[in-house]
Order: sequence, then C-alpha cells, then structure tokens
Amino acid sequence: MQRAFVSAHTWLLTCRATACHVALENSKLASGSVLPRPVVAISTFYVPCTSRSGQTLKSSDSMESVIELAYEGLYMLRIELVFLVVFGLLWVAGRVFGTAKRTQPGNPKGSGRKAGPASTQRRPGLTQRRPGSGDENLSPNLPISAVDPKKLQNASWVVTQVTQLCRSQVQKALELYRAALRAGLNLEEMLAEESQQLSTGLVTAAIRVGQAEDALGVMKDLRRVGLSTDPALLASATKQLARKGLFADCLAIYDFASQDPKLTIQDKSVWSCLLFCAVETKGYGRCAYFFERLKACGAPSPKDFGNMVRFASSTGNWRLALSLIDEMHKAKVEVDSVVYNTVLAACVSAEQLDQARQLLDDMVEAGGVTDVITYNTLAKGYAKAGCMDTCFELYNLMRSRGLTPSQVTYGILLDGFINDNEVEKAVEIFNTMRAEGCQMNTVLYTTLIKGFARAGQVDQAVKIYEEMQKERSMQPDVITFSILIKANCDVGRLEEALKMLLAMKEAGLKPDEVVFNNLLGGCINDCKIDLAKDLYKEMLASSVKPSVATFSILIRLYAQCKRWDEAVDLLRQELPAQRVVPEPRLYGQLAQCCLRDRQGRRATEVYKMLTDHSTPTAAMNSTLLGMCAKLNMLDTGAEIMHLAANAASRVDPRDAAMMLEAALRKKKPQVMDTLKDAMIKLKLPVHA
DNA sequence: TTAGGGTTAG
Repeated sequence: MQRAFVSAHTWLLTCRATACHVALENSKLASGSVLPRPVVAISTFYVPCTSRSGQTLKSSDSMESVIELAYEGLYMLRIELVFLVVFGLLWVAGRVFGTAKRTQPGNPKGSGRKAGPASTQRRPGLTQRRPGSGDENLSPNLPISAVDPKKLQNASWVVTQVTQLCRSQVQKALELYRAALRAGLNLEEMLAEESQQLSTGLVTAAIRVGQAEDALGVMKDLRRVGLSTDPALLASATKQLARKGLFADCLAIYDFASQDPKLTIQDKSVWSCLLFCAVETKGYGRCAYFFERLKACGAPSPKDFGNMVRFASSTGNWRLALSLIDEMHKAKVEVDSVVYNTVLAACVSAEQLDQARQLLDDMVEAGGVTDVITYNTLAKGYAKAGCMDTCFELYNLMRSRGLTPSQVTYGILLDGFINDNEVEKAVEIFNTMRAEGCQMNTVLYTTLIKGFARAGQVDQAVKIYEEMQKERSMQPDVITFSILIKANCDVGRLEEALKMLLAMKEAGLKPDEVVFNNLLGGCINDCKIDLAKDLYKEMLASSVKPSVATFSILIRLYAQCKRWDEAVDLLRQELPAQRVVPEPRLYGQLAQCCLRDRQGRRATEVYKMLTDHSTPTAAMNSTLLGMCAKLNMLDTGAEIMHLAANAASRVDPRDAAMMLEAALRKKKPQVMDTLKDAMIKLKLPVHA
C-alpha cells in the first residue's frame, strides 16, 4: 500500500513537471525568444475591455491584446490542429471511397460488410437477398419502434447497427435485435459470419453489463432456428462470466450449450472456468466431471488443482485432498501454502489428526510452505479433540521454529483451555499473550467473557464487556452479546439479558437466531410463555428464520409449562409454516416429554406425526418403549409398537420381548394381544 | 483463496 502510494505520488509529480515544461517551451516559442514569431492577419473587431482597476481600455490596445492572445493560443495548439486537419481529411476520404465500394455492382448488400471467407459461404437453401433498403446509421434519438421494418429485415444493416450499439448502448442493441426478429429477420438465412458477429456481439455485451439471461436468450434464439452452438462463443461467454463472478449464470449457459450434441469443448480454459464456477456455487456434484474433462484437454494449472482442493475440503473428502497433493507433485506443479493449508484443514475437519500431523511434517520437509495458519489449523484440530497437551506442544514447536503466534493462535489456546475447564492454563496463556505484546481484539475479549460465563462468574464477564465498550477499536459483536445474554439467562437474570438485547440493538447490531434462541431458553425455567411468544414474534418480524434449535427450545418450554396442545400444534403447524426441516428427533423429543408427564395419548399422537414424516429408527423406538416400560405405561407402549409396525419401522426384538414380559407380569391380556399382533407384523419372534 | 469466539438434543 505504502509503495503504491509512493509510486502514485511520484507519477503525479512527473506529470506536473512535464506539463510545466511544455507550457514553458510553448511560451518561449510564442514570445519569439527561440523562434521568430510568424505574422497572422486577423480582421479588426471591437471588444470592450476592462482593466483590473476598472478602467476601460482603448479599443486599439484591447484589440491588440485579444489578437495576441488568440494568436498565442493557436500557436500553442499548432501540432494538435495539424493532426485534426489530417485526420479530418482521412475520414472524409474513407467515407467517399467506402460509399463508392459499396455501390459497386456485384455487392448486393450495400452495407460494407467485411469480405471474409465465411461471408462467401452461404448456408444450404439460402436465397439471394434483395439489396438493402439503406446504408444510413440508426438515428440516436429514433425509437426502435419507429425503425423502418424493411431495414429490420436487412441482415447486414441490423448486424452493423447492433454491433455498433453493443459498444455503449447494450439495451438498445438488444431491443433492436429483438425488433428485427419480430420484423421477420431470419437468423438461419444470414451469412455464417453475420450471425456469428451478431450473436457474439450481443452475448458478450449482455454479459459485460451483467445481463447473463439476455446472453442465454440469444443463444436460445440460435438453437431455435437450428444453428449449433459456436464453441468460441461458449468459450468467451464462460470466461467472461467467471471473471465477472456470475458463476451460476456461467454454469447455466454451459448446461444449455451442452445440450447440443454437435458441440465438443476442447478448450481447456472452459473446463477450468466451469470447475471454478462449480466450486464457487457449491455445485460439488459436477467438480469431478469438469476436472476429468479438463485433464482430457491438457495439464491442469495450479489454479485448477487449487479449485479441486477447495472442492475436496468443502465436501470433507480428505483422501481426495491428499491425493491431489500427490498428483500435483507428480505433475511437477508447485503446491503453495494455501493449498497445503486447505488440505490440512480438510484432514482436521474429518478428525484425521494423524494424517494432518503427517502432512505438517511433509510441509516442513518441502520447506518454505508452513506458516502461522498451518500451525493454527492443526492446533484447532487438537483443541477440538480435547488434546490440549498436544495443542500446547504444537504451540511451543511453532515458536521454536521461529514463527510468531498470532491473535488466532492465542484465541485457539485460550478457548481450548476454557472448554477443558483449565482456567489456570487459560490465565497463563492470557498473561503470555499480554507479555508478548499481542493486542486484544473482539474475539479474544469474547473468549474471555465466555470463560468467565462458563465458570459462573457472570459479573466478571459483564466487567470485561464494560471494559470492551471503553475501547473504540474493539466493540462487542453479535457473538459477544449472545454469550452475555445466555450467561444471564442461565443464572436466571432474564431482565439483565433483555437489557443486553436492547444494548446490542442500540449498538446497531441485529440480533440473530442464536440470540433469540438463548433468550427463548431463558424463558423456560420460570415459564415465561408470553415473553417467549413476544420474542418469537419479534424474531419472525425481523426476518430471523427459526431453526430446529429454536423448535427444540420451544418444545422444552411448552413441555415445562405443560402446554401440550400448543406443543403439538408447534410441530403440526408452525414447523411446516416456517419451512423448517421436520427432523425426527423433534418428534422424539416431544414424545419423550409427553411420556415423562404421563401424557400417553399425546405421546402416541406425536409418534403418529413422526411416522407420517419418516420411519422411526430402532434407536428411537427403543428409547420410547424403554420409557413406557419404566413408567408402567404399557398401553402407550403397545400403541407405539402397533404404529411402528404399520410404519414398517424396526423394533429391536429385545425391546419387544421386554414389553411383552411387562404386560404378562402386570396381567394385561389386551395389551399382550396388541403387542403380539404388532410383533407378528414386525416379523419378530413371539415367545410369550 | 487457508486459521480463532455463540444456541438445542435428558
């Protein structure tokens, strides 16, 4: 940045110096100090002149100064004037000769088309066209609707006009093109060169202004009249779209083009662009195919490998990620630290810590590719796995290898020790961090707040927050407030939590789903149903979409407050209304809550709702049947077995046998009959 | 282009 600024400044000074020099040279010339001043005759005219003191000058004096000024101006611009005259003459000559050429006999178009080999190749069945109805350009102010239909039917005229308009008036170009089609312009009867020029011009111009749909529309028009997709057009369109970041449009245009059986894409860069677009749009299903086709056209570039590594990492395919590194080595393609780190992250996310460690060793051996991010990535993996000792060792190794830990490094260690309940270690890290001059930031402060909140020291957590507020550079963010709100809710300080909500809004932060979920969770203990409903309404009103977590919390709330009807309605109506995925465990959760409160009928009702959406797992049946047996709700257990059998769900034979035994023990013949029927249906052995 | 902090679920 600094260097860019310096060079920009130097450049500016150079420009200024040049301008001064030119001005000086011109003034020298004008004053005759270098060359004698030429004499120019200018007709005399009266100009009223006023001196600075307000005195009117004599007309002869003023005239002289005006003439001198005009003369000096003309003389200073003499080179420019010569150029202007020469170019003017050339332009006039061009117009005259061009018109003469177009009106020559044997050139039926009369529009000055370029004579290339393609222009002489007519498509089969092409009829001789009548001469054009005019050469003149489209008037700038003439609406397209007012253009003579004869002109619109003249392919050459349309191509020329559209091509010109494409340069600066893309909308008008598209409008003219569409008007021409409506007026009867036949794309299939045009010369190959003409239709190519027209389509390429329109497609590239439309993409240039971000109107990919119009570009696709033009390609569809060509297809409609039986013209095959031009591979060069597809290539330029895909490259342009990828460069402009219109990834989905790029894939859409490819999808359309690939429907053409005659089209073969041999341009490697097209596959390269498509792979990039697929990764960007998370269209991971097609990455492997694009890469395969790319390789069929030639050797992949480092960027192509980079995109494949991103794909592998995003889909959790650590094996593929590692194999890509091998492939790069074999192809003698340089593997940079970003690619290495991405593969490392893929291994870490897949909890393949041994593989990740091996990769770090490989990187060290390769030399010059490990950085702070490498160590942080692996350190996070160890922290997540609860291996804080190894994590700390890695931190020391990193330091011993001459790398300076960053805020992120300290963030990982601090959070790791906090999650591990090793407060002393966390404090030690914090002290090292401060001693080494590492600056605090929002994340580090938030991690500290989380540490105090976890230790139940909410007042201390709030103190840190207050300290943060004093520092302008690191204001609390949504996560900071989220943790503070939860900390207050967890100790029953709902009022404080609501104050925090207000404070975050005042700070210009928009509460997100987690913030609302935490507040809803805070309503459970004291059954603050009305407050929860208000919060839920506010959540929807502020366009925050509830999730499975929200519904899970609301189920707990309604169950705690024994609002069973509302709980059932929540899953029956509100869940689909909010388009939340009806996860089986939500039904399982509510069914368990019902059983715990001995609400047998409602439990079976919820279980029925579950079977309407999906097939309950054997594990879920086991949990519910186990509860029924434990709570001596044998009728409910038998009903659940019956519903499970109807839904072709699996029931563990041990659970079924246990239910049957309990019914026998409690002497419930009716229940036994229901159970036996269900067991037969479930193809389970009936021993009792 | 790659690394750190937040919610549910007995």
